[in-house]
Amino acid sequence: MAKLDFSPIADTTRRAEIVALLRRAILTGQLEPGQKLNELRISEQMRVSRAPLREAMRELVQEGILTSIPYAGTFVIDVTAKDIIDAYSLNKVLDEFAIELAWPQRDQRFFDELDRRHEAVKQATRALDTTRQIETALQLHGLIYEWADNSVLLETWQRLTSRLQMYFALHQRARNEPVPAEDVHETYVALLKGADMRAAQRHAREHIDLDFEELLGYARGLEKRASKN
Amino acid sequence: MAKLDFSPIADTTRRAEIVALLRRAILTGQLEPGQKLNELRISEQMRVSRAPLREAMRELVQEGILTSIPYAGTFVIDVTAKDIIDAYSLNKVLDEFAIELAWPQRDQRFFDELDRRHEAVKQATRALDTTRQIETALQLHGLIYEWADNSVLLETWQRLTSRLQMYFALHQRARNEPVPAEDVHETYVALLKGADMRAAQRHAREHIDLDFEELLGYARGLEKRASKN
DNA sequence: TCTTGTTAGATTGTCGACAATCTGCTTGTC
DNA sequence: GACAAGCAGATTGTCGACAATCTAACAAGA
Repeated sequence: MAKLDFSPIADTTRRAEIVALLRRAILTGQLEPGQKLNELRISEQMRVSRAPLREAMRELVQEGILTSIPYAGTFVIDVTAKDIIDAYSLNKVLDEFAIELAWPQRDQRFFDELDRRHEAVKQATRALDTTRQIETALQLHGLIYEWADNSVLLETWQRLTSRLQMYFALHQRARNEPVPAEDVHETYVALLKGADMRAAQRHAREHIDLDFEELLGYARGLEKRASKN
Repeated sequence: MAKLDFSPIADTTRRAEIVALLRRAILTGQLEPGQKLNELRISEQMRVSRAPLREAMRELVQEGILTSIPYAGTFVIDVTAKDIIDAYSLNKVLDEFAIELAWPQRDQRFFDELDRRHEAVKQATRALDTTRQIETALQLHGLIYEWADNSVLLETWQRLTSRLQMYFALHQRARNEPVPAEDVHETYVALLKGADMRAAQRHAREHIDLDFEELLGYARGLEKRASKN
């Protein structure tokens, strides 16, 4: 018996593809917060019937990036400053926990993967591909969750990540400057390779606070705009 | 203008009702882990078409209590010992965080609600209604999350709660003894009313460990049964 | 006997049409 | 002009039927 292990083949339902398409559109900000999703229009554009589209939308509602009001419609979630604050403060707590769990699990594969993902971030940064930069940075960040070996924690983080990615994308869209070219993850990666777990946890916390400051500025702008309506 | 605030009227879509029915069936253990949900059979029993049923099932898949394999079917999630351990260890972390956030928010309404929910648990216990006892105990537990004023945290806990409720129900079903009549929440409630936040956090952690021991016994049984297949 | 190909039945995925509900406009009344 | 009633169009919710896929039983061949 050959020891080759195959990866599961791709889901080939329309529903799964629609979910992927919609999620991407939302997380990259192509669909704006609060925007209504017209079922007929979207199903025609995608050349599918409304049934799989609606099922896909139900999934994204549960995923927390769409919201649905019976007989009124399904909308991209609104983003408030408080949402961003809430997501970030929870993220801090989860990060600390994930590092604690992942710490004794670190092995060569972990370090290799860490470098690989770090490299992906740097490459996206050099290419000035902001969307990909956000994606890869979150994937780098997610490594500790994958190594924590706690399925519920991983699932929770993936849900949270969706929102964070959306927030960052909106933030990037709002300010039309290029992204910072410097590498903010160098220290983080080094600490995860080191021997001082507490230091890694502390840095994760502070590192988050850094990006957080930027996002908060954007969030405050949102609040102002909202209050005018 | 009268200051009366109305609660939202009930969702009147079949989909919402189906979700509630199915969730209840799963969380009370009427639908067993691993069991397949036959769409045609269920839709006929409920006298609805498959469309709203399928949408409801997609929601529950995202909610984490169903799992779906394309063209094969949708199944109640399997429960392994590790799942229970994972859920509990995350719950500990979230509890600590929730208490920290809720602590300064405690007001008279909080204390009243605390007593009310505590009373509901005691009543269910006296009535030997195990299902309701689990429900009310989790609702009592959820109060700190509602007062923490962090929407993402609350949402996360509600997802986690679904599973915990399912685990407890399975546990109760497995052992055919009546539930303990003593009140294990007395100290918890008292500490939440007190002034020592750290003590409350510590107790939440230990209190969880208590129930956890019981559940683990059940989980180990599951593992043994699974290994025989 | 084991493997492979075939087929029938059951089940899931998708479609197009109809029913229920909402929204905004128009009309009529005061 | 203000306001309520009612109508028309658009959109969401639901249905029944068909297509795609899987499963299991059976047959054929090595």
